[in-house]
Amino acid sequence: MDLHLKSALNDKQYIGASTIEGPVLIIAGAGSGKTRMITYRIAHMLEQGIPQSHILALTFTNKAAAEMAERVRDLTRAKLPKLTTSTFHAFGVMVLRAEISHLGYDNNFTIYDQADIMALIKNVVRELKIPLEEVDLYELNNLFSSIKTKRSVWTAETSQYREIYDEYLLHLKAYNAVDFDDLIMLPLRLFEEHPAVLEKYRSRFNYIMVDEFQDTSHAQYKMVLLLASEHRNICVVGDDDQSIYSWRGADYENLVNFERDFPEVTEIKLEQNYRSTGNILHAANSLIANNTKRKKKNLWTGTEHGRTIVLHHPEDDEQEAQFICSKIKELSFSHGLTYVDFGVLVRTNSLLSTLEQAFLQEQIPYTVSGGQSFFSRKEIKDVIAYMRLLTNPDDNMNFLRIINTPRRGIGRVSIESLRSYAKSHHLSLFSAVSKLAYDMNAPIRDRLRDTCREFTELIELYKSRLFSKRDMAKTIRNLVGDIDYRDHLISEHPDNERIVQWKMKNIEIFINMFERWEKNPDNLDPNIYEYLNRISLTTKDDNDKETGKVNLMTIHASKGLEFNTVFLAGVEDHIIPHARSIEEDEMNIEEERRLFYVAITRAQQSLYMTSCSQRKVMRELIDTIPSRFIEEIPQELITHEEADAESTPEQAVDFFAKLKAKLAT
DNA sequence: CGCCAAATTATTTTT
DNA sequence: TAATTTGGCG
Repeated sequence: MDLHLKSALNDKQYIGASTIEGPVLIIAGAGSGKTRMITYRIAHMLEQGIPQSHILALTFTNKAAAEMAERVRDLTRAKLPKLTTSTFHAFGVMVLRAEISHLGYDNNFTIYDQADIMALIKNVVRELKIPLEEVDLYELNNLFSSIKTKRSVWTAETSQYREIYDEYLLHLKAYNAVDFDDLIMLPLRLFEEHPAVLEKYRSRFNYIMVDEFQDTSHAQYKMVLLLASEHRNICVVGDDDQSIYSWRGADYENLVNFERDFPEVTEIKLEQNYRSTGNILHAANSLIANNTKRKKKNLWTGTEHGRTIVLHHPEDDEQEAQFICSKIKELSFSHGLTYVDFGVLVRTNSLLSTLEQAFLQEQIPYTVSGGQSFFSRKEIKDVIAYMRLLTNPDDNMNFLRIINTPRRGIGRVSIESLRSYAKSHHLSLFSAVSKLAYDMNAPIRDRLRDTCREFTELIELYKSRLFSKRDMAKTIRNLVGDIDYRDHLISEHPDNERIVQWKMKNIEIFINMFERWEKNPDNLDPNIYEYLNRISLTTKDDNDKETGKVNLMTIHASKGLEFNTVFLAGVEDHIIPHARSIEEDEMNIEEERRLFYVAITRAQQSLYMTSCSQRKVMRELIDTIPSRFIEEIPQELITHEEADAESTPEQAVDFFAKLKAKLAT
């Protein structure tokens, strides 16, 4: 390995990459080659003989973590199986898998996602006999999260929900389940209460790096602090202008905290932008200058002004999608771009569906990142629920999900009697069912007992198969066949053959994914617990290589990425800045602005923005007005492009002429 | 006691 | 629009 650090990096990046001992704080503006610097830094460490297993690099998204690892591997041409690059949450899972028994959980714990949590809270509310319409489950979820992570404390207003919260915690523990916040808070507790555990991870990870540091929460920062305070080899990289996760506890003040906790810090500012044209950067700088609470930065570029930013005003969201599709087709011919060069960004997931439909219709290949996860489709969740119950019999939530899916004739009343039986015997629901199946004195009907026996036998059979046989995927495939899941789907969708086909196909895709993972020779320990944990933290099939496709995503999901050409759709007031965000707190306007800033700075060469005059929201058409942020961009940088020229016959002819020419070469 | 069909309600961002 | 909940029927 021969890195040539000095010629590969600029002076500032060089300092960042080569200062591997002691604390380093890097303020890295958008597009300043931050990822490049981090990659070189890790490669450099390896070159200096630091073992890969001693390095810990933390980020916020799986995508960023995977990309970092890949780039280091490319640079070093080594496999690096022991290099830990992961998200905070995945790191938490790793710690918990090894140490959670210190806290009285079993290490086959289940991770509940937000949907699971909502369902659990709903159950608890019902159990406490509180009418459902008296509580807002979504708000309870938020409240509980901020209580757990110590972002807020009980107040006169919220303390009425304390009973629900306590009950919620008891349920989680009893089900041997953890929520996303636990993935940070429990490791933190382990580190604080079990010095031997802390020592173990401290001495293993001698070199720690945190990317997107402005998005760390206090708890996450505390975790890093505990790990690094002794060896002090800690490098954090961030940009306060790109802090877009304050709603889940991110606090860019951690940049200041870091300076306080590591006074001997080496500070570096990366201000040269290598990504965008002068115009795009100028627009971004002007916009973000409107924020009051920020570190002054002077982001500059040596490149040309480039094209102006195009602003288009379609009638409605369908025309907007149409405009984007035809622009993509047009540009891929006239500018020699391919589909991967395009990113289409939106503020909210709901804006994605109209776009998706248009892309399908226009036959433009695309992938959606973020948004509704593949794993949260109903049919997939059902299969996962079976897998979870097989691995963790205490998991009542997943038990409830599948006990009557497919229909086994266990309805509300039967479940109630199972519940009371379980409660009086201090058993989980599944254990209660297995006991009831053979308990002739239990006060239940014969039919219910028969069903219990059948269900117990089914689960026990597959449990033994799953843990004795090599081929876990095949076992799951057989299970899906055994329970006649297809018939279940048919009865759920009586006159919709297509949807049944589609859902069965999804299950097959899921099981194939599992199989590929299980049989991957690079996978050192293919065990089902790892797989289930893994998919709780990801939204996407990571085998799905996004080659040759247009990227559609939310602005949040786009952080850390870049595209030759960016389309920013729905640049309307109430969407960005989002109405609910402003409603919540006037001050949120600054975070919305940062979001807009992140979106703009994803673009390398061209930026298109669209702002509709009307938009379909749910059922009805709503009149909309352009985003106030457009006025914060110097108007000379913007060209207003009028109505859809691509649909004129002349243009069509021209388009096909170009297509022909292209095909001829 | 379970099941079906009509009624209802939900949409900010994510690990 | 689609999934989930509720009320009445078999």
